[in-house]
Amino acid sequence: MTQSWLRIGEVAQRAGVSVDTIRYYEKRKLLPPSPRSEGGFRLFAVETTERVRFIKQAQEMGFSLDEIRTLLTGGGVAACGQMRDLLREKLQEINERMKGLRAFTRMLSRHLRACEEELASKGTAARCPVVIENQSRR
Amino acid sequence: MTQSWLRIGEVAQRAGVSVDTIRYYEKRKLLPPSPRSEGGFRLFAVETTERVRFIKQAQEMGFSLDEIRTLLTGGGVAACGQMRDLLREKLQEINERMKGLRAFTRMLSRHLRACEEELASKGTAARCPVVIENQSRR
DNA sequence: CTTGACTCTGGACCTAGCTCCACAGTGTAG
DNA sequence: CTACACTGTGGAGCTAGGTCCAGAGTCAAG
Repeated sequence: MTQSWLRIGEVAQRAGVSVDTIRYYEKRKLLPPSPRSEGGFRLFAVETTERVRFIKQAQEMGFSLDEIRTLLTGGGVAACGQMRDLLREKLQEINERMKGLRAFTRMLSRHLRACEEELASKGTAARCPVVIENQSRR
Repeated sequence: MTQSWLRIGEVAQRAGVSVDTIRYYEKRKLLPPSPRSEGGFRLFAVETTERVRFIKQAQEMGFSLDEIRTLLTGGGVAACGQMRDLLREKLQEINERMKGLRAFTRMLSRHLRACEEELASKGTAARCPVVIENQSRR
């Protein structure tokens, strides 16, 4: 079982974050306290990279670090029932968010069409219907 | 043309934000400087409420206040072409985000099923497969 | 053994987006 | 006219999520 460890800089680079971020995640308990080398350097398993990426992805999806920690650790209580409830809740949230995004997309698309029509009919630097619609309702 | 103005508290309440937030938005140029009463109170048109709600909605969709200002004002240059490019870019972004959310949903759903199976087979407080999968990769 | 690149800790600092506060003036109901 | 809620300004403070130091130790190459 040849376990080859990575040092913090290596993990950071592979995951595309800074070493400070890794240390910060450890402090925030998103990463378990790592074993250390003789000299006190943190040692990470290669899979840590994946975990950091997961965190980043979840973050982009709009989860806070606290929520992500809960996802990762089951809130300190590894009871399956709890985790199930949490997951259901999160899935529900994502659904809402997607609905919102779709509606928003429709609105922006309408604006976009208006823009394009304006440009097609009048040339190049015409009054912008988006701005007018949003800005000048007095 | 009976224009009836609202004072800041009224707008805040209708839009579901605090008065501080309204003043903050004004400072950040998300709202135009409002006319004032004799005594110096800000006066808002009723439509301001809508605008504030738009801001909040856009924010939930993940836009920063700076981006929202750009959406609302055309970046200071009300040229239609610019606005069009901006909208296209934003729509693109939203699309990416939705893709991400869908993938994330699939992953969480897998976890959820694992949870449910565990519960079904073993009763109530079993080892949680989610936690195990995420936490104990050494 | 000496470099030079990494890493350690603790703490200060940063941006976004508010939120709170003190102190002073405004507006309106009774 | 008096109360009392509301609003004004300027500025400090707060949370999230990092980022950046200084000063000291570690480690691999030559």
